Amino acid sequence: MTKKVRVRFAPSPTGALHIGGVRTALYNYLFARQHGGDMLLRIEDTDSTRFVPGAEEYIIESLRWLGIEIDEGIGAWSKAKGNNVQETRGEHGPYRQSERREIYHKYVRQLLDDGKAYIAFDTPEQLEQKRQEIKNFQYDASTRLLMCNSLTLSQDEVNARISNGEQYVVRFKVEPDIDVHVHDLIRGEVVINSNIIDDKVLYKSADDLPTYHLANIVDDHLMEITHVIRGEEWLPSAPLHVLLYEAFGWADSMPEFAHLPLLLKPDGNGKLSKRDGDRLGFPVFPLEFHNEKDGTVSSGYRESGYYPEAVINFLALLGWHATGDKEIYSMDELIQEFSLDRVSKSGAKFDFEKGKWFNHQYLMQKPDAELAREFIPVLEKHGISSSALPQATVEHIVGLMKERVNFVSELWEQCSFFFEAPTEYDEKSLKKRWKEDSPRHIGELIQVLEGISDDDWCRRITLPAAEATDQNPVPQPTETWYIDNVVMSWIAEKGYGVGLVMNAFRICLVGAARGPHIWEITDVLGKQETLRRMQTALAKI
RNA sequence: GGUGCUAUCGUCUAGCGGUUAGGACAAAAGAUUCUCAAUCUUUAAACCGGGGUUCGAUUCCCCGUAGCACUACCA
Repeated sequence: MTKKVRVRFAPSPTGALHIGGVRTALYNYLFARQHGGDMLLRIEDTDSTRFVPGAEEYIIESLRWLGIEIDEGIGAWSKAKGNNVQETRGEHGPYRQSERREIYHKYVRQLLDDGKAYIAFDTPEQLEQKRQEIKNFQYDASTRLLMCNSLTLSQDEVNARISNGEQYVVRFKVEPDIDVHVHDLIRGEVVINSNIIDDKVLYKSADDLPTYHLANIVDDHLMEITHVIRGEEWLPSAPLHVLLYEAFGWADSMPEFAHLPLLLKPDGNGKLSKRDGDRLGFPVFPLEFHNEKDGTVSSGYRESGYYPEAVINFLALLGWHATGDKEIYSMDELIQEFSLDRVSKSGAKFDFEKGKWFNHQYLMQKPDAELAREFIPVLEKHGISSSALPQATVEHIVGLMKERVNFVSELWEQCSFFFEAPTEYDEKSLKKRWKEDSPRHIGELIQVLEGISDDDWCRRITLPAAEATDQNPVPQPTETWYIDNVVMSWIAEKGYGVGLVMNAFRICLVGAARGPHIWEITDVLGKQETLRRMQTALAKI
């Protein structure tokens, strides 16, 4: 029987959760769900100096917003249970490494007793000096006997120093010249010689905490993690981790590794960083984050108007792709189709343009009622009272406009004219569309429109099919507005240019040459407002 | 410097020895429309270089080059 799949997302609470970290969490989640396994969240806070207040809560809130469920560990929750209460769940706790000191003590002791690790007293200054003295200095089998540690000091001396309160670290004793094989689910077999691995610090007495390497291996083992899916930056230390599993005697239950390609800067070179977002004007964090430690504010996808489904979809495809041409995936579809062996090996430049397109796709799928609910606060911000405005009207307007925006927030600039009469007229549009005859046309059109009764204003009619022609052998009856029929007949009768009149008309109502179909606009504005805007335009232009 | 990973249109990618090298984003053009957008159609756009292996390499191997990562008492 194969073991139940268990994966973990193990971020450090050192700031906002980077979008690359979000993708790592997503891939872990997809993998876990697909295999009916567990997704754990563990907080790796072994560096007390880098702790940022609020970061843990931020991570939890981000995952929840994105719909990445946590089965076990910190902030466990699930969509099905509607569980929005922050809680820690599971039998393998605590899930915060800073709370697992006692556990790590035991395993550090074990390594020491087995002669697989040793105590070192070299101060950071001394190490720095060695690095100056010896080119390419590395604390390893070739140098450890030159250093100040339990290999070179007598047992009594070591004990004396420790009881004197001298600070020390525990280093892993890496055996020289062994080819270490790491099996990676994405990259295949990676072989690294142990000579290039240094005697890593596993534990520091200064804060009584292990380093990442020790804590990670111990926790993954104790928490019965079967698959370690993490960023490529960990690949170079994977051999060290293999050696640690072996040193502990856990080689048989060692998890599988999968090292994900990195997210790169959209332009230039290098890893995507926080500053790139500021520089290029797109978020690199899921949620807005106020860093209490350095006082910075980072923008988030949520606050920028992205839908979590769009972010998930976009991120999933940045480094993974199924065989076909499908682009739009729901979370459930991703769970179905995701596979680690289809994760690409090379880093992906983070091109946020496509992210906008994804958001556009999801926005268009949303029901009008939902978009209207999102839009109403925006309207209120612009001083449009929602109480004065029927919900149905907002829904109708949103329905007309949604295919032309990427974000709900863009709706206002696209359709403010529905709610407010234009106060100024777009210069470009005037130049192109407002001609010498326009005032006269509008003046006449006012009279034509005044002749239409309130009842007829919004009425739709069906025009009988036209005569069959070669181009159109089977003409269909067309549905149109009554008002359209009246105005078109008038234009035809007068022999005016349709475009000339209609564009001038549009400028009166919208203030520019854009927007949905003109009769949709008159329909919403109503007769009174339409005529009023025409009069205003005649006076102002 | 050392070690490792990687390499297809501008970007994300499909391809797993024989293809007109496919799709999407972005770009351009056209159709449509009263305008703008959407939509539809079309166009332009790529196998890093050199050696092998092979009847045949984008694909497999080696070298080079480039990019990236790691090289802390950070993760």
